Amino acid sequence: MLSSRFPVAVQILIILQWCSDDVKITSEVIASSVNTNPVIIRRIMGYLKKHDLITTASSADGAKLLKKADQITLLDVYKAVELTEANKLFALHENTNPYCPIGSRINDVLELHLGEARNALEVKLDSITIQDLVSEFIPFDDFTSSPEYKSIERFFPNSNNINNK
Amino acid sequence: MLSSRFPVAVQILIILQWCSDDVKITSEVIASSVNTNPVIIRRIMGYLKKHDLITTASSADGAKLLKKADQITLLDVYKAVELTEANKLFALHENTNPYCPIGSRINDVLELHLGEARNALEVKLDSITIQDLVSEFIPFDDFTSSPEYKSIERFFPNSNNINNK
DNA sequence: TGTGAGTGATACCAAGTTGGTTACAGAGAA
DNA sequence: TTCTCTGTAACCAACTTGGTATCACTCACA
Repeated sequence: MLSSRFPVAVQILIILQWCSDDVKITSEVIASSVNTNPVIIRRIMGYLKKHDLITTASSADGAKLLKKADQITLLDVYKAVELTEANKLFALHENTNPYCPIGSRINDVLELHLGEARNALEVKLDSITIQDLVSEFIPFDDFTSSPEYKSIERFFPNSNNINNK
Repeated sequence: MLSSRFPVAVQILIILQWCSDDVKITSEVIASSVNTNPVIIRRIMGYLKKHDLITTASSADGAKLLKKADQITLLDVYKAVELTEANKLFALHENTNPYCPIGSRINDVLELHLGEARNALEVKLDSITIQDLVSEFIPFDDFTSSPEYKSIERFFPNSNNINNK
């Protein structure tokens, strides 16, 4: 099973797009939504930043998307946070027997076919944008005009208070 | 990155199909081809056995396929050795903030779309059979009639001798 | 011109997974 | 009975992962 970095990275981008531009989104606010530590969020935002998907601000303004949400696909995000060399999906066994007719060629054969499978995954990921996902949530304006809404701190409360562990 | 259990399992099945029926294939022979420890092979063969893909013999005869090679797809193998609950591919972050409009629904939304991506992967894996892969190697009979061939031990030598670490 | 908020980076931790190894009881063919 | 091989258990070291604490630095703003 793959790590949760990718799903969390997607959630970060969704929040950045979902909130209106004048809301300051810090790592703490996002951590509250994910229910984890702000450092975890900053780590992942570091990867997103390195791949020119977002900007961050050291004191005010908070983080922003660097591209339009319908121009960021899940594949972009996947590649940004998948840390293995060349985003490998399947780990082949190294140093197979060079004297065995199967062992000596198995990795070439597997790389070809498992590469096709991985490509099918990536094509699908590339067809889904952050905007597609955002549109499946209640619009920010609808939410902030609802009776429950008081402030951004209200609906992104400190994660410590809701940790149901 | 996913573990190498799956690629190794595929190699095991390829060897079983590739060798002629009268060759006794033990975990040690396969370990030699993969260049690992026989116990690793037995562990993985245990999963393949549990999913009715192979049989093993405790003293003679060695292991055999339980289905025709063109009836075993890579998806069958993947599902047999992928040990996470329901063969999950992406690990979602648990206990997201139930009071946040994004956090409270993110996992439902991600499950839907990442499920589609995973499905694309699995459809591809399901289109490739063990027989497809076996046909990309030199036929067993051609190999055993070649000048280099002396015995099964000869071309599956003990892995210790060739470990180039 | 300070001050406070937030980032980025480091260091550390516990838990889980993985590939590898040794050991040994049991099955079963010869 | 003996020999081979399996299946399983018990370890182990290395690595990854999510989490936590700490701190220097940046920068808006009062």
